[in-house]
Amino acid sequence: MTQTYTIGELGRLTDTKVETVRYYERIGLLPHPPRSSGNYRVYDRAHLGRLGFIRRARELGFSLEQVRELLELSGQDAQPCEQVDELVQTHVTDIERRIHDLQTLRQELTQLLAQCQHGKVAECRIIEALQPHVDGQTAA
Amino acid sequence: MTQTYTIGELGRLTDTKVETVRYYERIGLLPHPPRSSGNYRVYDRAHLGRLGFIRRARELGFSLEQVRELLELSGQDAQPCEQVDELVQTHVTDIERRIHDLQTLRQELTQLLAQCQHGKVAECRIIEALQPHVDGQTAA
DNA sequence: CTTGACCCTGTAGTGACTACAGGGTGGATA
DNA sequence: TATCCACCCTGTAGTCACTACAGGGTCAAG
Repeated sequence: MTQTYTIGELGRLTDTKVETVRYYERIGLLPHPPRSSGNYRVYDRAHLGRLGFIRRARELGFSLEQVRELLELSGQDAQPCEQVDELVQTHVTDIERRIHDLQTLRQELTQLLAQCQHGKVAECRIIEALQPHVDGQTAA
Repeated sequence: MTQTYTIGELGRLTDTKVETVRYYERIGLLPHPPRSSGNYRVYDRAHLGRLGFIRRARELGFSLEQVRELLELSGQDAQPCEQVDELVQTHVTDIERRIHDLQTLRQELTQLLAQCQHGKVAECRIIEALQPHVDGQTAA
């Protein structure tokens, strides 16, 4: 009655490429499953759950190292979830920094675009803005 | 009178690691410079300018492939700067998509954090949210 | 008994660097 | 002149999270 899955089925159920499932096993995120007589990997519902967890965490932008920690923490039912909180908070802060950086970038580029007169490359403000301001001096 | 630089000087002037300068040469972004009697790379102001251009474009988030195109375009003084515009516009669109994705992510995570009751891991909403909804059915 | 979909291992590629290991060069100092 | 040290050289491998083969084996259907 305990349902089993091939690697392909597991992949389909979790939207994961077969190669990726094997990769997770190689790096120790998924346990080595038992093998069939034909040397096929045989997964059960626990594997399916664990892989689902990994994939969901990845969708939320956690690194595999963070996923590893989350998996570790998720097993410690009796512990306070402080560390979980902290990990997620760190991740949010990181995301906010990235958003901010991208917004700065976007503004710089938008300004460049606005300055473009749609003339020849020679007088293009964009190209110009990329040229470093190398002055004429022959410094020692 | 034509000033020259060692790779280290070039690196300092453009805030680039020496290894990175050599890397750019290896992938053909920077030309092979002449060598000194002791086999040291000897750079001139043109190299400095080109590397400065590359670094500035990288700061603006362009990929090395895009930088390659920009360098190519920047040499065609007589051409209209339409292609430059287009490349930058594509990049802005890409950045906007990334900002949007990150904002979505941020909201999801913030909601998770807000739901956390700061209790035990067993009843943690965050861990729970990561658990896939595997139902009890034994589907064929 | 053959086809075709699936599975296996192992290796190498992606982007943009970064980090060695193991050596050579060049200028200043003792 | 010897030695020191900062710098330079080449070549290779590591990072992250996969992805893409090559070259084979397995299994169920027709």
